[in-house]
Amino acid sequence: MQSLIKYLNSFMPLSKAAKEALVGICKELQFKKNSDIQPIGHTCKTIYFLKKGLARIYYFKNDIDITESFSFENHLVVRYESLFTGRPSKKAIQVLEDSDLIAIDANQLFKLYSKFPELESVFARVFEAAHVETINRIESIQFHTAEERYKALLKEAPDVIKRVPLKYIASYLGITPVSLSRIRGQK
Amino acid sequence: MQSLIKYLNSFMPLSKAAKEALVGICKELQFKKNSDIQPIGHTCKTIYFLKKGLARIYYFKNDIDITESFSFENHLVVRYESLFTGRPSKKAIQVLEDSDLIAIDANQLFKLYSKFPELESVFARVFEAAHVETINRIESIQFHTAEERYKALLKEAPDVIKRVPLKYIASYLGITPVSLSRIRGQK
DNA sequence: GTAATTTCTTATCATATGATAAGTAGTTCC
DNA sequence: GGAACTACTTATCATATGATAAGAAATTAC
Repeated sequence: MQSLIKYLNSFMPLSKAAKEALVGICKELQFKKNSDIQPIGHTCKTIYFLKKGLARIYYFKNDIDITESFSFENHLVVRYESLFTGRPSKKAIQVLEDSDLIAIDANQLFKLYSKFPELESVFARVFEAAHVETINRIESIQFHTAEERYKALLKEAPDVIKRVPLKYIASYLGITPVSLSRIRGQK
Repeated sequence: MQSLIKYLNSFMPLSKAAKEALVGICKELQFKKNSDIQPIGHTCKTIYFLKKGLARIYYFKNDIDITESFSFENHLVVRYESLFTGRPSKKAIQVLEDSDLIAIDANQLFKLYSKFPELESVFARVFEAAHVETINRIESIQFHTAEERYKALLKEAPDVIKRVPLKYIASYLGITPVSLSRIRGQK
């Protein structure tokens, strides 16, 4: 649990009472490599924190598996578009390695907000940071070639290449696995 | 001011006291067509609400003018990536028609949060909705052709085509003006 | 109202990526 | 440890978009 608290503290220091209330609504979970921790069609009511391991959010577009995002240790995994709208998600969360997660029940969290406004504040900060990342991703997708995006990913998260099958990286970059192979091949 | 209140109320009803506090930190402004209301390099400390008119957020990439987004009447115009990080924005806000805006001073707003948690809540909802839009935009950019994106835009916001120069629409769609012309031309 | 400027279109050629297919390498399963 | 499966690479061909250029249309300025 300490890793989650540390993560939140980096956004905003929390009172002991708030931390304890939060811990009270968290559960620790383990998942085996390649298993879905939330299926497609399920409404997102859980905020996951990845203690150990590696996860991705994915969906199917015309029967093609598309990776929307990767999440690494000590980061959240959330399908925001479902959590914020209350609608079923078209996306699933899958772990790509044996992983340890902390699950925060979102409804219980939102109920704590009135008693602990600092919890609302800290999660607002966390979500804002995710929003900024999403905005930056648009620029990257729209105005860089696939090759530039691949190289940027290598730089930002060199781990990805070692730990994630290339086919998932390809769809994350918005290209086919064949095209990614070609980019890697030339050099 | 009524239009802003109405907008916020659609996310969450607000107490009279909160509304009054909010109105106290707002200013009404007019801008002439094509003028920048916030320049590139300025840190975003203002949340704008577009009462009348039309605006875009844009920046330069290798000397090319890129439109990041359009905003229409009764919606916010915010450079979130600057507001949330406190860093200077590489983007500017420009009105594309004579426009009336309401400017909310962000620092004053954030200070009101402790006295009026409902203001923090309602703006959290507003920002979440913007976040969801951004997530959906990624899917649109990454997995639809320029032609599909253009048609989707026509459907979503038929006004755009009438009110916005095509060159701005082209960069918003992630293509050159020449390419947009071609798409419009074929049919 | 004409000239100057800006915006949009059309054409040509170059190039990056997609689709398909076939082969190689690596992994998993019994 | 061999068979079956999955992941990755390489090759060929088709296509959408970019770059450049030139002209038409629309807008703005005087």
